[in-house]
Amino acid sequence: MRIILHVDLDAFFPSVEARANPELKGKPLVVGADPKEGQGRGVVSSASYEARNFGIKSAMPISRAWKLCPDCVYLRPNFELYVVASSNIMKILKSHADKFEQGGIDEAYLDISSKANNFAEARDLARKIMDEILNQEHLSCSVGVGPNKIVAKIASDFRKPFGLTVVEEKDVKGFLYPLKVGKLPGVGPKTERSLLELKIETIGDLASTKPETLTRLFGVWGMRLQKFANGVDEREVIEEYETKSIGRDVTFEKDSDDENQIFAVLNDLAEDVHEDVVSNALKFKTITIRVRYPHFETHTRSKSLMFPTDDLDILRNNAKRLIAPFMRGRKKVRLIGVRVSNLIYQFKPM
DNA sequence: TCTGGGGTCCTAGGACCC
DNA sequence: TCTGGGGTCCTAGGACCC
Repeated sequence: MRIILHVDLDAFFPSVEARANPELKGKPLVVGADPKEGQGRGVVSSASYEARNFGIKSAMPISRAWKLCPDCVYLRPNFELYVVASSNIMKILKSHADKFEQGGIDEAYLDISSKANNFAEARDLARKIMDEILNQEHLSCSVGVGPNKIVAKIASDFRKPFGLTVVEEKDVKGFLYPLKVGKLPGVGPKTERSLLELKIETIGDLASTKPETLTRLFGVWGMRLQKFANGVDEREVIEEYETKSIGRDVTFEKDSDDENQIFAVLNDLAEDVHEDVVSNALKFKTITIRVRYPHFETHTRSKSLMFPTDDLDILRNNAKRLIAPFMRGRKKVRLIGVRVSNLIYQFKPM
């Protein structure tokens, strides 16, 4: 039998900010784009629990956050700071796991099947890990324990902050079925809307929906979701990971139809991407550009080369060629981006 | 309300090869 | 003169996650 932990750091960005600057402790903190007195473009990355009391949430437009709480403390993200904190914590987590998988800057899965003989022992280990992170890093996390990744993940979100939720195999359905279907990872806003139209409101409803209905609507993804809804998830905790693509996007502060500006920004993006490619000893075969117009209509164009390369000029020239047709309409542009994929590792990644 | 920036995965049509 | 089946790659778009 497997025992999986999902560890999720609580309000990670604001918590790290408050740790670095004690004056901020206890204040409503919003990390994200510059609100610019309510005119700012961009979204909330993460809000402290004090700020959440005003209704502010991750991914909310920063302009809306400003309306909800003009007196909150607004901070630009400081990723260097978060990466250091994150890697210290990941080191702690790794030391307690048979297998360890980082699932983002602020979360990780641990397979602890050989470290705990049963869920009671798993609970003790989870508590120990929470205390260790609190004592050594002065940051709080929430932990979910379950027989697989999906149950552990949903459990870690069940009680926050500094919550510990253990769901044994026999309790999985009783735990999942009453939850709102949107709590299931993989059910985003669009899928949730489609499901609600079918009167599928809880995870239990999804579990008892006719498979044909789900296949018709969502294809193979529908079947995967239904397995998740039943608490079935065979995915392993995966130790090592290969990057599949590297890219950069920029949203203009003001929508632009200035060709010189757009090409200059495209060049900068290509250079940044190239730097990442080279420093990771990679080569790429496919180049993709992205254009977003003011009403969020988004297009991509890509080109695969005959051979992998790491040449900056090839990247720049192809990006320029791919984006050129979008410049002709004289329409304003909100965002442009460059991405490379089909990556070749010249050395095995560590 | 008006939507960042870093990614992953899936779909579907078409080209091409055997 | 009408045209299979399987596999893989390319391209564009879309949903989702943190």
